[in-house]
Amino acid sequence: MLSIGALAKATGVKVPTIRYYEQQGLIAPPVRSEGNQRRYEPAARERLSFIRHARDLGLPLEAIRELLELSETPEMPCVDAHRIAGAHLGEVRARIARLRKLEAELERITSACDADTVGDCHVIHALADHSLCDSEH
Amino acid sequence: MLSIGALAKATGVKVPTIRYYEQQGLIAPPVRSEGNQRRYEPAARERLSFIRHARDLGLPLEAIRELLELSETPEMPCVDAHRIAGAHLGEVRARIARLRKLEAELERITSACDADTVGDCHVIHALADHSLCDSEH
DNA sequence: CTTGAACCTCTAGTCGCTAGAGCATTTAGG
DNA sequence: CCTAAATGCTCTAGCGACTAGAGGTTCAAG
Repeated sequence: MLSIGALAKATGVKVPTIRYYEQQGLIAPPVRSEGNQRRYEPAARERLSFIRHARDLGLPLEAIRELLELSETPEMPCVDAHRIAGAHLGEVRARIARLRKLEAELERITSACDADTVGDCHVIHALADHSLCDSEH
Repeated sequence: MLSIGALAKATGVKVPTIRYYEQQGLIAPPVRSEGNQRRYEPAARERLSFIRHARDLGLPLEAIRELLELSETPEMPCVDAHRIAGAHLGEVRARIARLRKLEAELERITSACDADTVGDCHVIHALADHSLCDSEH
């Protein structure tokens, strides 16, 4: 049986975050000690590691909740798990595409200024005037 | 003099967002009509467009606040503006780098599964077991 | 048995809005 | 001039995923 601190250390998830996950129903409320402190069975470590890893990959808690439910019934077909992961991959790609546009625009804006004062600064002007932009955003 | 709705239409910033910006001190409280409605001078359009554009580029409101303050004193040197934009560019690049790692990992995970059921599903297993990953994240 | 670290609950704050309730005002048509 | 619709007002709460802090209790080592 692990204390919440030991579980935190074992999984890399912070103590308040574990309590938050419990409150959100992602992990079951564990048994308590006589003094009302949480005591986790070793299996809790795996579930929490799963959550942590999925979070590291950027999955929202709602998607993780679905994946956890799926993983509890191993005989279910796993197309749903693929759908969730695939949808997330799509979102990640969309975010990358958008950020690359921003990167290009910021690069252009910041490199085009050789002024000394704010009055002539290209950065300030480019922000004030959208028509100076290369692409839509 | 523009109503808040007209200002919203002219800048593409939604009405509640304009009020929010006022509350946050990014735009000055405008004069009011007899019936207590906001009435904006044409100059407000430019300031709001500036904010909108900077937001589109992903700058946080705090950075925008600084840039707005800078732009009010045109004789100031503009190195600060460059610093702000440059820092943001750095953050954008960092986010891109991180997302690309996630993309690669998700790609690997989702393409490596040819199972039918959750019990054998590579997606589920890869999430449960970090050691199956290629890189750190 | 004492002490200090770890634990408990609860509330509020982060960011940048967005939604909704319950009213008041403005504006265009008749 | 009157009415109805559109627009405006303030205030509060909610989103996601935590994080911080207050104020108190329990545990484990020495």
